[in-house]
Amino acid sequence: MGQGHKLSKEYYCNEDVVALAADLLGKELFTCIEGSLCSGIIVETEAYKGPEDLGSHAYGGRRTARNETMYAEGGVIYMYVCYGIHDMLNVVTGPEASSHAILIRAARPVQGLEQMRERRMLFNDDKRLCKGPGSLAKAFGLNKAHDKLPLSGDLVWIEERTELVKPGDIVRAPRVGLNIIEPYRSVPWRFYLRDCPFVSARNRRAEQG
DNA sequence: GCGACGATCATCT
DNA sequence: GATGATCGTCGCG
Repeated sequence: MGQGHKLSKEYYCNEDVVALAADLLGKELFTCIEGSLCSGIIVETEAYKGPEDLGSHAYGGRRTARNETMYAEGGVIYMYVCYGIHDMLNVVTGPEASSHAILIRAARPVQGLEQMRERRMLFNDDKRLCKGPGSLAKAFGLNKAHDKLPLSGDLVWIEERTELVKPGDIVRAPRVGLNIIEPYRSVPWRFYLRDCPFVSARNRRAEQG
């Protein structure tokens, strides 16, 4: 299994979802689904900041059957279906009812490459296995049925790593694919590792160091 | 490498 | 009935 240890409950309960989104870079995501262990280093995330964020499903305190999990205490995953086709993996953060979440957009595969290739039906380009949120969830075997699973369990979790990500390695940029008005269209709440070939490049807009 | 486009359906109005 | 936190494919050059 992993050599590190799982991130703690307290880690996920941090109220600063934007800082957490940056901090998740370099951590190792694991799933053990249908008996096969897969893992990868998180290289791209986006923060969705509670009721104030026009880009969030929880904007304005909106609470429906779909997004109910966003209101849970930090440390569970929020899964939903996008465009009727793709499942998205989010990490719920903050205290109960704060409705913060972090979309995990890309990872560098580490363990379970064969299983990932099989799930993605992609056998000749490992850089693309977990590139983009829909691809990542599929490679890790996650779908809407896994909504609300705790990150303290044995099906999906995230581990600390000893290697540090230096602040200079992190790029801040506007989030991808949001058809919303300013200022939340351009607020730089997407984070990814500079020059990393596993990061999704689609819809890239103006970037900051 | 990049832009355009269509697929496809849970969810909400 | 309209929408969308996307992706793979195609054409281009």
